[in-house]
Amino acid sequence: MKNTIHVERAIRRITQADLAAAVGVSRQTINALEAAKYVPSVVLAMKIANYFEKPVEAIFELGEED
Amino acid sequence: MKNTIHVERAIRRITQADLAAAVGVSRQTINALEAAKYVPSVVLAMKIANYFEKPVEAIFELGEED
DNA sequence: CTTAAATGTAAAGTTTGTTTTACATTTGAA
DNA sequence: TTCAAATGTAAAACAAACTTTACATTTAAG
Repeated sequence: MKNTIHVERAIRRITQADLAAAVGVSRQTINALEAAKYVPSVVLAMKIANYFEKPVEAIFELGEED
Repeated sequence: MKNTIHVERAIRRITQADLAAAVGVSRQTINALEAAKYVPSVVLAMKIANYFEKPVEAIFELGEED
């Protein structure tokens, strides 16, 4: 599981804390997601995708591990 | 969080056990998902969406609760 | 250079996803 | 109607998501 949260965030010049607040999780959760430390729930993934106005698949990608 | 797994499965006349095997989870997990007993990980959601050859958003929908 | 904001990280704890086993009920085909 | 396959459900156990607190490091603006 890979994701482009870091990139999307950089494009919009948004802070981890801002995104966290926008989607209703802690800043550490966003930080851990960017570091690919774990896989989010679909709900969180969809909230993040919605926030960036992109489909889930544009931000999250299945890897070999999965 | 709502989903149309039951419908997609009915269309393809696929069994819960078949889908479970195809995406690598237990049959009970599929059953519980159809009953909306819990929210899957994005990985599982994407595997299911891939299996049905549809985008995640076509199968999973955020609800008020989320 | 200094300082504040942003980021990385870590440990402990809570909650929730997922598995396993097991059994009861429904459904559909013979 | 009968029997097997499919589904519903439930409890215990385990794994993984997510929170909170707390601190160290990096980055950027003044």
